Amino acid sequence: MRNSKTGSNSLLSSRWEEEKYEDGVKWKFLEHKGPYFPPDYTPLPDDVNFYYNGQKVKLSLAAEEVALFFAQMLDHEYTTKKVFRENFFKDWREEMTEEEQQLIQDLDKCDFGELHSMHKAKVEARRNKSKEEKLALKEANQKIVDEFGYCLLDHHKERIGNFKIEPPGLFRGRGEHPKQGMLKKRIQPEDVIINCGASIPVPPAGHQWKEVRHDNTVTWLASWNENIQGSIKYIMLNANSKLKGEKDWQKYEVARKLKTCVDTIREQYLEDLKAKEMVTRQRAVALYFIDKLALRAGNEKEEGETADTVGCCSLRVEHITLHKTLDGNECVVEFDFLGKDCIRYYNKVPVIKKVFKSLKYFMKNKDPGDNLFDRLSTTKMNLHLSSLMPGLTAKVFRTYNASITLQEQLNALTNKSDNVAEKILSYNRANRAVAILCNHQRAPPKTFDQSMANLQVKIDARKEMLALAKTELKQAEEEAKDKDSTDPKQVERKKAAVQRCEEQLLKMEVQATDREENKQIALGTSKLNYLDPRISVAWCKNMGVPIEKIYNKTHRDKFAWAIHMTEEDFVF
DNA sequence: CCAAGGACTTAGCAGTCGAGTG
DNA sequence: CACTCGACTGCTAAGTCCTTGG
Repeated sequence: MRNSKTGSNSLLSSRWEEEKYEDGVKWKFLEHKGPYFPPDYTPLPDDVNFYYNGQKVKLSLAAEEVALFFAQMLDHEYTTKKVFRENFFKDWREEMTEEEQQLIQDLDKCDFGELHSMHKAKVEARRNKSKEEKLALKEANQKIVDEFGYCLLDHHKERIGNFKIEPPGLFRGRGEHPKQGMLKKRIQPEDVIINCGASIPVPPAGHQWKEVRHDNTVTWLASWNENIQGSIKYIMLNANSKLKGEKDWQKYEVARKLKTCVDTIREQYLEDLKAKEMVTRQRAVALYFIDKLALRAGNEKEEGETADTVGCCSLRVEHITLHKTLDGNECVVEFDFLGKDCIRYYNKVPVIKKVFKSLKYFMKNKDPGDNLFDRLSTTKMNLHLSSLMPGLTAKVFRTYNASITLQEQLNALTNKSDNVAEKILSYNRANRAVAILCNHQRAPPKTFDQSMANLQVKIDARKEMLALAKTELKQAEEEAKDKDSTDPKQVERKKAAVQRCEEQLLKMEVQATDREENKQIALGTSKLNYLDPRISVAWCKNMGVPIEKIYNKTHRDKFAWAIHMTEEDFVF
């Protein structure tokens, strides 16, 4: 079933260089096993009971399953939140029989203790499994991956990214999500749309697919409707697939194209700051932020459906504070808002006068809750951007600025004469600069303070050792002066000891700094999504750093296209 | 023009793994 | 050998941006 176009062209050296299909067509042949469904619910054993108002109650299967979802989360802070509890209770009651609904009216009177204990015991038991049992479990999992985890797309066997249907449970949104605690329902084959070529996957016994389609203009293999937001979930290919790789490459090529016209675009929006028309002026300021601060576009969101987060175009007056002067700078804008995933963006940025004045003007006579850019939308912004350069959208600026920053930082920080460890440290520093620009944060690791303290103890111990080594060296030197009968190599040995100690101390101190600087910064997201991998590959080649030091297996698979094609003279 | 739907990328977290260390 | 701690993987939520339809 090979496509005659690509299949016949045996001169092409690799899969990355195969010819493209006509407009919009993503594949000609697609075969897969359908998604993997989570196991059915196992009812509680007889000795594990739910109690309502102190009384033992045998719940119906459906109600029991949902009760267990809640019981499993009892250690989590979620279950103490009012919104979470209310949403859960409402959805739980809908799973109850009429009789149960009649009886169970107050969540506070529910006792999930035995369910909770059972769950904890199960987790514990899993942890304590013997090596053999763990191996058997692993093998069983591998079998599932082997069977469901791959598909055949055109002439390649490809890994599927998420071949498992998401199991039911209680929805956990990020931040103050209005829907937290709602029941995420179990998905049946009857809910699933299959997308494939001629050969149709067999549904689980006794079931049918909701629909089977053969749409080769999309890349997904299966989809279903999710009941919390009413959106569609997809089963798609892994990032290491040809389809995803090509898309990724394309993304960076668009960003590189921006490099060739970014100066003109910047001139243009600086000019637009003077515009009489409100839309134009707001657009200019917003673009200034998108470019300078790598803010996201900021689509409008439906109120009450999601947590209250914003991006550039959806900023409200309350999210910025203007300071005529601050910390010795003029015209400072103080940003404070929640962005994607409720990650706080806090920054104090000196801006040019025209931007500052425009902001003041946009804010005049507005309430804190009003939109800062009331005439602007992401659609308008992107329409404008695409007129400046084909394929240009707001997020291209993030990709462009991230990649160019990495390249500049690598050039500034690394020397060919450094050793590999130093070079890697510099790479991480460059990576960190990007992560800071893109505001990629993480929760400080739970054990952070402890592990920092541990490291400090080690450093202190090493310092003492160093002091001791130095004293011993002096002693040896004295002795060497006094009597020429002593071991002549003693001084050399002591010197070496001091040096070794100093090196180890330095290494630890560097590690401490590195860890401290990285406390709240997540490097992974930019590495995976924003940094043109060809920059890193070329840098590795130039610096003689093995690519494995920068990219792990997953990275190398995903960026196979870049590793394959990049020469050391590549410039973003 | 807008709103809704659809497809795809980007995001942080939790749990597990495995290398390094005492 | 046990322990620790960072690395990695899987998961799925939350964005972006395009298309569709009125």
